Amino acid sequence: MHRTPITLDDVAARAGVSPKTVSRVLNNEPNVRNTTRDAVLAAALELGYRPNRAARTLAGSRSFLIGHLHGRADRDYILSVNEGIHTACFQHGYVLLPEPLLDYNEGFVRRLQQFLQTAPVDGVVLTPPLTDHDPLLAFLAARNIPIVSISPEKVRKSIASVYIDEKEAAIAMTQHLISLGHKKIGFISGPKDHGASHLRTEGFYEQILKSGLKREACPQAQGDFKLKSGAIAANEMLETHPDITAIFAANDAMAAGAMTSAFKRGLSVPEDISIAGFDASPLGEALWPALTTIKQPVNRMAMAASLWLISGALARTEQPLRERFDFELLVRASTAPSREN
Amino acid sequence: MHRTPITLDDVAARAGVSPKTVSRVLNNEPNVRNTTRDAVLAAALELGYRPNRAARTLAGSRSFLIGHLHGRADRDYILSVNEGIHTACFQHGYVLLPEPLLDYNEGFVRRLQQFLQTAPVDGVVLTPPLTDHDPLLAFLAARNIPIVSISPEKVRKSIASVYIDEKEAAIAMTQHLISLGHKKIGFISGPKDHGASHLRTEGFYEQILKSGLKREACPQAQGDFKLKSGAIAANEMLETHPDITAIFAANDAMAAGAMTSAFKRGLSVPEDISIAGFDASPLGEALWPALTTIKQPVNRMAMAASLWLISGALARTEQPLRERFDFELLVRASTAPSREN
DNA sequence: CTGAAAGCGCTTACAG
DNA sequence: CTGAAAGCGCTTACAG
Repeated sequence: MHRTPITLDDVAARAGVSPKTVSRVLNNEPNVRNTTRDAVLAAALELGYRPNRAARTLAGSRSFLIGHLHGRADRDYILSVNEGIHTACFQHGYVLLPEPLLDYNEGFVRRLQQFLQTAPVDGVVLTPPLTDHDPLLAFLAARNIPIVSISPEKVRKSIASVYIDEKEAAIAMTQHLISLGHKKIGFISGPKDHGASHLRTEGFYEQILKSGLKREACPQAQGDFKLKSGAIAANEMLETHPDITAIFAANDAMAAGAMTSAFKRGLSVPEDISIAGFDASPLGEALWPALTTIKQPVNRMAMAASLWLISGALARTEQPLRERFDFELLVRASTAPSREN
Repeated sequence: MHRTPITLDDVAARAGVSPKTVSRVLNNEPNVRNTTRDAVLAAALELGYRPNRAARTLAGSRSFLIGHLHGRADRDYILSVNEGIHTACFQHGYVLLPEPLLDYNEGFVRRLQQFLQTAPVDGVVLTPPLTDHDPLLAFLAARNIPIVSISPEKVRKSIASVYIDEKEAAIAMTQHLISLGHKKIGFISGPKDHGASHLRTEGFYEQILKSGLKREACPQAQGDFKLKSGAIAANEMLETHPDITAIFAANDAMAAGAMTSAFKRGLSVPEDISIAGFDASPLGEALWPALTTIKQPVNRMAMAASLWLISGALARTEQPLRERFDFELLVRASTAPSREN
């Protein structure tokens, strides 16, 4: 497995210093003369030295492991987050450990305990819905495990997080539709208990009213983020409000369902009706026409979250770290000027 | 992080034996008296002992790490494989490391080298398309890294693999459609260079001929496994062969595309036309009507693959391990008796 | 069948 | 600013 097992001692010998000094340089500790530091770095580079993670873990207090605890979420989303964390870890000699925590009740404690025992992570990234699982947060806090949440539903004073402004994003999409001349727009909302879904709904109606459109002309239907619920919601909506010229769904899957219903009713997209989603899922990209949607920089958000963990920034600050990321309005083929124009 | 850092020495003291004996028991080594073994096991259990992975790795020759090298494949598939490997690892104190290898050319060597240096895995699970990436296989073989491939396109004499009989699965689906009275069935095949796609096509036409149906009545169109290609293929097919009553696509995404085209043409599914897919993707389940498809036991296949790695079965045998898994025909709402019946 | 000694490759105190 | 010693918790030879 190891071709040339170069150790820290080899580097020390090569650089003409003690092992301890090499260790200092590698860990960016202070109190090393610059010339010494350079000599060590040069020696390490020449030898192609790579620190042994197991040895560092055993001797020290870090494991160089970052966990991603996730529940039952969109699988593409989970994988995207994994990729972002992985990128950050890879660059810093850390390793990503994805850990599904599907039992939200009793089982999660035993499972988490076993996970932490075989893999004592230096920190965890949390994604919804685990970002808002109070017993889990308490469990981690009790063990002093650093946490960064991605897009938590509720803001918690003590937990670092990265997020986008969901409401502003919904407003941007609504404005996009309005600027295309749409005046009667249906909205398909997500699950009631989903915080982001709430904010999206809020943003939609806020912009509708702000633009002087009539609220009654813009029906709302409730979905559950799944494709089928979007199809059903759109179908009912087109039945009761046949004059709507656009539908905005709170996620891509429901938008895809809405598209299906439009097709079934003989409507063309976007000629007869514009359809917009939210989340920039691969599904929305694969659709035909491709879905206009909102894109979160999931990768960059996940990278930022894990970098806080890796750099120890989290441990250093008193006030909880928090960073807002910009969303992106992806205008694709599923939205076009209103047929009423 | 550690609440009660119970060590092997603690267990030894409690059981009244030497640390070496505890080590023997934990590693299932021979030459331990049964009473001794039981005493050690009891002591370990009472103390809630968990071996320290870092220490075992540093002292021994195992890392307790299993890698999943994957390329650009269906993301749901990747995640399902991860889950299967994770389950097996979790039960045996191993850890899963997913490693995306997206650069199939020069870059993969450097990347893989860095990966193996920070994470010297005890073995890797390969999924398509990496299962058939010769330079990668050579690289791994040169370093004596145990490999298990899941559904490789080509069977390689020296590499262990798990798979399903793709051709038989296609035959089963074809027979399902024929038994519903369909006599004119279109087939949408996958990418030319995809081995499994070939086998599915082969199975389809073999069963068509075997059942006495006319080959000319069963058009074939080429897709690329993406939704849009299925939509285009189906659209052309319905143009040139308006009398077909069923479409069988070589994967779910293309079947979803075909469904879209059917809707756009005012056809009902399954009343006017039956549509079948392959792979049991979440997309196919979400569709409305839900897609009849072929399900591979991806989870079990991934578990089996990683267990070979974990148990060391791979190192012990001379002849390459190989196991065929049974597929499942999932009859859902998208297929029904032919309208010609 | 069992154990005492040495060592894996680092970091932690501690000393200077 | 730098280093010598001890130790992290296991497994590897080796001995008996």
